[in-house]
Amino acid sequence: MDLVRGPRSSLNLELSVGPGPIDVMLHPPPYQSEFHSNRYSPTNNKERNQTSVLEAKLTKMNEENKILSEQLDMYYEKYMTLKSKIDDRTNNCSSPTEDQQNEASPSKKRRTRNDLIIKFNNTGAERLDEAFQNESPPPSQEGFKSYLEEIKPKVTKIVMQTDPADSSLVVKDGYQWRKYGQKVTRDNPSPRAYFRCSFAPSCPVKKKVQRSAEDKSLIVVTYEGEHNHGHPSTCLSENRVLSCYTANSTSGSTITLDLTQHGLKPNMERACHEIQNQEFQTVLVKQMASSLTKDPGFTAALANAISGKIFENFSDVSLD
DNA sequence: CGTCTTTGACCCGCGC
DNA sequence: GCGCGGGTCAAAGACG
Repeated sequence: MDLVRGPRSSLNLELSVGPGPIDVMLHPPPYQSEFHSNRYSPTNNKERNQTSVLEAKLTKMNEENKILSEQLDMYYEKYMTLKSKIDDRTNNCSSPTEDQQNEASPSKKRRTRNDLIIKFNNTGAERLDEAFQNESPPPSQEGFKSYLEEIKPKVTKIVMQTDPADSSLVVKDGYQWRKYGQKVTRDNPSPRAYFRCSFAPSCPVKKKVQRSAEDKSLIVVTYEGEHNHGHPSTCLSENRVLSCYTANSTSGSTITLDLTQHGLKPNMERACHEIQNQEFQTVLVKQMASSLTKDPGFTAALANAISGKIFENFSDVSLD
């Protein structure tokens, strides 16, 4: 789960961030090794001056890169420290016994009740989170353990803004769904619709769609399981996603937290599950990429770094 | 005609 | 054991 940084050695772009040397980017300098080789011999003073200017810029960029790398290392260390603390806490608080592991089959009712919440953004999600938390009492330690043991399929809840006048429970998320049931539940006068993914016959994913009891303009979509096929459409949704919270995922590396331990604040719980949630990670990466690419300084620096890398590689090849 | 939606019946787990 | 409630099935109808 190295979201913050991937393998450090392979992802070192040596970026130069700051006032972008766009002229350098547009007219990339000769690769660095060439400055120190005998093969590079400027023929006049003008070229010599340009070379020294470029060399100075390169030196400055290298210094900036060094500073940024050190800062990155510092943040990475802090991240790893926090991560190890979370892992320690996880191992201490949630080590189910063999009997507990051999408990009876999962109860779907309890699974739904113990859904965890991830705050997706701040636009309206806060209110929903509060409503959802008030609805569900804080899970006891036993309840949370059994919750962790019981659930198998990935459960994701999404709240969408729709027209309250529109009574249909159709949510366009790009996948193809087949409705197989509808039921009026006790806690909500609005009917709950049950859908199965019909894009692939063997796809195990189901979804439940129901209007929020508190706000009719909101539709709560609960996805269970993971698609065993690609996304049939690049269109994610025509509706506005207000918030997203998810329950535990399938097998694999999971973070287990004892929510009854008071030392762990709800924000921390949320943060841990945010990190754990693969979909959230994808969205986060997209948002980061989007905000970074909007920054002209970053794009210039990135282009500069990439061009520098290309020339460096070219240098290595040509010297070989 | 094939696919999808509707809807009542049925199944199953849970609490009492 | 019984009732309740959520989830699923499947027949019938609608629709393109």
